[in-house]
Amino acid sequence: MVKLTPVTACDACPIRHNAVCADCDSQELAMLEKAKSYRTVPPGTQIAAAGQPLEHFSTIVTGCATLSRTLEDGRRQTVGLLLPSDYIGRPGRATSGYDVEAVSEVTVCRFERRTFERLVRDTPHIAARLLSMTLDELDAARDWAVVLGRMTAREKIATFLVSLARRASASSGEAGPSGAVSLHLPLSREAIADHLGLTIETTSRQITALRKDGLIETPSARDILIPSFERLSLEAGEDDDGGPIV
Amino acid sequence: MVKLTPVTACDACPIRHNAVCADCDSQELAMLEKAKSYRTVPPGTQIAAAGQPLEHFSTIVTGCATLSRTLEDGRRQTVGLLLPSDYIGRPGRATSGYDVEAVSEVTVCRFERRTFERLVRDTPHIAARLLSMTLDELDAARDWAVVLGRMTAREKIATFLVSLARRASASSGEAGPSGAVSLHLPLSREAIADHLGLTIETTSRQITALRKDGLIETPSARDILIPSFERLSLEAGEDDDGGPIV
DNA sequence: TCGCTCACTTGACCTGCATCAATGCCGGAG
DNA sequence: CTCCGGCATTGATGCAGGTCAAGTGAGCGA
Repeated sequence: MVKLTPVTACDACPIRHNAVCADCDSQELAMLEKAKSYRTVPPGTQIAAAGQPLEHFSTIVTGCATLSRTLEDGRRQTVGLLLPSDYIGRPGRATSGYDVEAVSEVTVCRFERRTFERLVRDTPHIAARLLSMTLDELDAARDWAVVLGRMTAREKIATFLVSLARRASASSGEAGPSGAVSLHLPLSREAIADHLGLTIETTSRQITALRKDGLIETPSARDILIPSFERLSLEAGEDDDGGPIV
Repeated sequence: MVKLTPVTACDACPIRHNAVCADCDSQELAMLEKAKSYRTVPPGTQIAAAGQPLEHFSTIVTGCATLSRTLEDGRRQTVGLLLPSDYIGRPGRATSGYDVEAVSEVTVCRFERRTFERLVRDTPHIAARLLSMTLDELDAARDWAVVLGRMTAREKIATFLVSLARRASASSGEAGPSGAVSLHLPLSREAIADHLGLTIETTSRQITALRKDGLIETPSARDILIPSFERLSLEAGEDDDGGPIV
């Protein structure tokens, strides 16, 4: 079930300049090389469970995972979408606060928890980068609260698509997206609904509505074409700074 | 409008062991003493505005403030409640991402931004504590997403009251609250509604409903008596770990 | 090729919360 | 004490999105 992944040199790593190791020099990188290991899991794998021990600190190298919590009556809320360079695990804590599930094939680069905690303590470049990434995550989580608390279903869907497009273009190093953008959805309708605080049905209906209004095209259920990124952004309630969400 | 506050020795500071300085030794504290200044503002003061420059890193010493964002059509969402020991400002960024408003008289202990960034860089105890606090804030923000995305109005109100009670008892060093608990609300109905993603009217109605069901008593609009903390927790959907929220 | 499964879509209906509109209440100024 | 203004409560009504239920269509194994 778990595929072994050949060890990759950090220099060749696709997230070399975005992950927690981004600011490391070659000497620090050598330490990481020794301690790291890769792991690849198929879609649907539960990587961590809320309240359960989590003995590794992992960084997503490729693929997509969700961070979620389920209430005992079955209501589920996804609180974060994990894409390449995002991390899983909380230094200083031995259990996971959330469920983490791979939604596509996911490869992570991971460290044994104690090892990583030592690295954070002894390597200022890592500690500083981790702080910076955590502050970004905090802003993203707070931005998402605005979406969940105050937006309509239509705005939620539009915001979700816009932010996915932003992240896709950011990870391929482009400037902000504009004009026509095409997008592959890593998430099922159900996972999107859980992320947006909606039901599957409402999610589906709003995607249909956006299509009928010409704001998106849907070559297949998992592929979205945005003819005008600017027009969709408006629908998302683009306001102040055009700041990133998700 | 802004009251000058006499400088307090860190040793006598009410948040000495909870704030970003918690892990500092006496030598580090001496550096902080030299760089810090206090400021006290009346209720209603805007401490920071989204998108505007924010040239200080501040820690709440006493009082309560809200962290919020307003959409251009007036919808507002409060994304965080700032209580003593919580910080305002983001190291490494010169503008505030959110509005910060004092909801009661607030006293902050603050540092000029560049000075604080230097302190973070050069003082591992501060950097580590800041990371730890930020990770806690991130968990709180994600927990709140579950409230906003998946809970009913009644559950939201109950959760809010329960988490306020938890924070009050935590700050006075007690174990978790139990039995009868009395609570002063720092927030108006409108501010509560903004925090919970509800309207004023729904907020008021649900508080009335909880009173009619005997789960709370309301000696005045701003004071809540919880006869049985356990019973209210159940109403809040207490599940897994009884983990803290807000 | 057939038919099964599973994800998605669509329809009909219902309900929880928003909206609109008074009314009540407390605290401060005169 | 009385008036006033802002906050809070309560009532009446509407609608966005949830719920329940029935298709639809693409992928896949037999």
